[in-house]
Amino acid sequence: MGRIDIQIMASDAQPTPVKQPVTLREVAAIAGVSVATASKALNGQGRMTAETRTRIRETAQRLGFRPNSLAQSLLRRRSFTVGLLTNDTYGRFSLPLMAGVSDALVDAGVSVFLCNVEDDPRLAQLHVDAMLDKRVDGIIATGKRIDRHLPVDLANLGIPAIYAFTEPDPNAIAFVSDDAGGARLAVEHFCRLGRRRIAHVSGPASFAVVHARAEAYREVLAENGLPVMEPLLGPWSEAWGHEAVRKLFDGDDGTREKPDAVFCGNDQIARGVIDALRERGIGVPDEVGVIGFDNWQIVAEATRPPLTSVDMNLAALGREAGLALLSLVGGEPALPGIRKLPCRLVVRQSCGRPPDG
Amino acid sequence: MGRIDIQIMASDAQPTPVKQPVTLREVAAIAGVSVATASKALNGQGRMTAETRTRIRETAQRLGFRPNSLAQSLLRRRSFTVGLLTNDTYGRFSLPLMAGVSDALVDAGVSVFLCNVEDDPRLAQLHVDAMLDKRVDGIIATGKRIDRHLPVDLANLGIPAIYAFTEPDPNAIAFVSDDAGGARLAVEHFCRLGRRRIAHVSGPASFAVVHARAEAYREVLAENGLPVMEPLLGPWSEAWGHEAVRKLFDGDDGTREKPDAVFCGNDQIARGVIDALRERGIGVPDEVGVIGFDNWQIVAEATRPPLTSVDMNLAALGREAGLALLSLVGGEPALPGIRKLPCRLVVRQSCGRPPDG
DNA sequence: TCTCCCTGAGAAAACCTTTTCCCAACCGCC
DNA sequence: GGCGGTTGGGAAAAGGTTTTCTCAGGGAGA
Repeated sequence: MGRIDIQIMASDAQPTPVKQPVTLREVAAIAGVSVATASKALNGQGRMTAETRTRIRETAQRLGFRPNSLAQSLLRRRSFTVGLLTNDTYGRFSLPLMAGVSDALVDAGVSVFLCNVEDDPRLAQLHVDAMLDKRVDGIIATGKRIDRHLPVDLANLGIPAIYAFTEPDPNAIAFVSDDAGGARLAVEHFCRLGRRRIAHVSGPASFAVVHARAEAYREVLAENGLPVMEPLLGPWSEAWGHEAVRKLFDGDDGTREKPDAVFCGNDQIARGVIDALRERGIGVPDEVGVIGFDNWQIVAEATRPPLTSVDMNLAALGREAGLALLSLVGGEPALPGIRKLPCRLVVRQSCGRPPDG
Repeated sequence: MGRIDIQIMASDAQPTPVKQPVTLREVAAIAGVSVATASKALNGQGRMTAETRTRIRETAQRLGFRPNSLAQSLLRRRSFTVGLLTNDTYGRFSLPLMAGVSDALVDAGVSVFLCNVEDDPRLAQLHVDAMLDKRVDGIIATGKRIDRHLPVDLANLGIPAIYAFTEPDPNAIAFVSDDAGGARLAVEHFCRLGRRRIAHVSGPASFAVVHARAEAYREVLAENGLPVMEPLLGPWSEAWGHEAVRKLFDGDDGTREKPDAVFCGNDQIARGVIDALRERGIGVPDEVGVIGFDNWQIVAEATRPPLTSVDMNLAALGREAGLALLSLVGGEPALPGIRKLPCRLVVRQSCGRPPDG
């Protein structure tokens, strides 16, 4: 794509001048001590009179001295930066996750490099090389699918790697959502509400989470002695929600019992299901309860009625991943393996109140 | 929030060992030359026999040598990193923008620090201080609103700053979308299609873009000799789209002419408008055309019919911001001011075909 | 008064790379 | 053989900080 036309409204002022940061050497010279003493004064190390220490500190303060992190990193062999790889350009999943990572690390003084690798191996390698050159302390890999690998190998980089919401290398540490647990939350909630015929409309069979959730769905129904209806699989779209309702509720024989609850694989499908039910004059939640997945707030709150949905706690997942990387970087040992974080059910109005409530 | 329960599935393998990167000194020693010669060999500088150069290069290759970017940065007084500040946790606007920034910079070897500052001045200052310590070459500020300032002052940091899709400091360089131009695209498109009574349903009056778009709407109608209907302002929600349709189409006197087109302030409102029209049996686009704003793909493609919408070209905006920062960092002068980037109309099926088509 | 120890602070090395300057050897030419 | 020029390569400083080692001076005890 070429450059695009730009309409400029120039102001008449000058841009900010670029000034050189003040160095420890200057602070030391002005305070009348050596750089060694100045360094120790500012870091609370070494021995010196209290007067000397405060004089140096005040000088540094007055000059606005900030230690050069590059020099410190060089010496300490630790850059206090990490790389965050993602292929989720759209960001519905990765942005909360990234925010969680950033939150967990900023207080430790660690900054996060954002690496958008798309699904392009060349781009991914470019970013990984840049991270290696910049001597990041570790790497977090994240993606838009829990069962797909990023297009790059992070196994033998010589620095710790953590996977979050993406397919890990073997022997790596990974954090993922507990999709089966999340599905259990939803279906058990329906059971508690007294729903007896609970359907499941989900995404494509090529997604691992679809099977994990469907399996949990079957288990919970079996545990509660309820009939299992074979899950309907299709695209992750509103349109599929509409079509699924057609399949479930427009049965031509008329004799088949209709569902009184639909557990959907994501919020878009749920949105389609709710709209399709309303168009048929079927009351939600009175006649049919609906629960979605992802708790995509802007969608869940726009459905009529607002959608109950399973939240994968992605920000918390990002935070855990950040903390785990931190401890790995700190040299603490950690067992490889996959950590599943629990989901939570966000109850709104599409699933109905308990019978006793 | 406390730590959450984690279900672990440990594997039995060992985590990857951490190995020290190889330095130029080691390469030089093994190749039997001095570090100076090794450096020059790898950078194509200096004079030496071709044999020496290739021997050094092969040694470096074999050892997997990667120059330490921290040391280079220290020397060059340039870190090849920039900070990207955002307060858009949700990311609908900032993620495409960030991807654009990253794209523009990665090829120049510049990496991007992601700083999620929420709307918290303390957090923002924390991140800015970290960026200063890490000696970023520049800062890009971005947000979720074009008319709100980030909770931190970037004016006298001593490094270049660029604003993208957020309110700039005076005398700064900023890139924003041309909202008036975008609105013109939409309304002029309706005019070309022969629509005569074009309504405008937009967001809250507290948003600057609402006024910019409404003004352009009025201008285009005036230029085309069409009646101006006072824009309806409300929240940025589907529900408001429904209510606006009620106001526009359920007029009690029955004599008032109904709109044959609705230009909406965002895609969620447009979605509400389309749904409400369908519920009234009003055909879209045959009887009423609808155009949205933001081109939020997942919403625009899920409306029935798919929504024509104004795209703000946020990825391109991010790319321009990245390139501008790069040239500023390179020392090239640039006039302060606000650069407006054109929007583009993404035509789907909600606005109708031209009369002759 | 001499020695020992402690205090306060500085010198210098280290981290890793780039770049400028310098030097030794060699060549050809007169 | 002396000389200027070229060629191949090295020494050292620079960038900013931390840390270890060293040292001068002073007080106290013998």
